[in-house]
Amino acid sequence: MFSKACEYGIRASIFIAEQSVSDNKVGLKEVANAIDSPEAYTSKILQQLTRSNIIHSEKGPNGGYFIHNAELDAINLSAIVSAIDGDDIYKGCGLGFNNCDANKPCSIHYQFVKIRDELKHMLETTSLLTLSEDINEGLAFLRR
Amino acid sequence: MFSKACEYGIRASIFIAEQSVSDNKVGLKEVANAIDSPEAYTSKILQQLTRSNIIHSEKGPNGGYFIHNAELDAINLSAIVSAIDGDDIYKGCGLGFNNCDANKPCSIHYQFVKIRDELKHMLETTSLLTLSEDINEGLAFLRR
DNA sequence: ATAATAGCAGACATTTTTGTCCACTATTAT
DNA sequence: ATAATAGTGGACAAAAATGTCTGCTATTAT
Repeated sequence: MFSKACEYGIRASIFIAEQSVSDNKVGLKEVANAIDSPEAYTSKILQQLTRSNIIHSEKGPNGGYFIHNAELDAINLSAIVSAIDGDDIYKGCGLGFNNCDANKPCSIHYQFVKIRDELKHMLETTSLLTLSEDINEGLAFLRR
Repeated sequence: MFSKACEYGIRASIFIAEQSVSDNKVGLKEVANAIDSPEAYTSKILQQLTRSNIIHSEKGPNGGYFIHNAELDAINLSAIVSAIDGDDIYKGCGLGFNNCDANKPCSIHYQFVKIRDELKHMLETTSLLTLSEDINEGLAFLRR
């Protein structure tokens, strides 16, 4: 469904969100350990999220990644997914055509669009705030 | 969503289904041309579908690929997808964990399972017969 | 029997995704 | 100022997905 990079990106964002609630900045090592991901690769993904202004970073000692508390409930999964995987998952054709639409639909167009729209809606209505609360309350987990 | 191989596999199956309705066997070249896919790669995918007993093949002159007419409405998309992509799309975790379930859910487990189940249901209830009818009636297309 | 057709199997090549390494810059504490 | 910390950027490496080629086997028509 999502690329590996995107999966790491979502996990990392949730962890950083959860830490940001208590105003903690977290370092790369800490993130990679918390979400069980390869450190150097995770670094690349955090850079993408930083450039997309979803998370923020500070260099130097006591530096690290964080999210502005005020933005926590405005950041939803769709922002993270499109920052990393682009919007193929919202716009793409189920059979891989790049010019499939209602005017000239592929064989599974309507069936597919329905699912895709539901996925889109889910991603757009699930915020980092909610997800980080689940983590805090022990209702969900970011590593195994 | 699906791999490229799977997209080709679905398109090819629909084309072969549509031709099988009029008892036509179709050769590799014909399939690749009909669905606008690389010939040699398509060959590999048709072999997978043949081994999975979804489509059938006959060698020699007048040979080619075909589907038994009686099976047409029993073959649904889910069989094709799992033959090529496996069942990750039905069972896999949205965040890539391989032991995520209701007992120890990842952060997006419930949201994700809902979408995944709808996708599964869609794939299980969409048959090659229906899809090939759409093609025959000019309601849908297999290439651009 | 032989030639032509058509799918099969395995090796190979290319591209994309995933993952690593290292030198560099910015920041902070001393 | 300097040393230690922490993110950045670019080059590189490994693995997986996509795509190609070539020779083989099975079938049919003549």
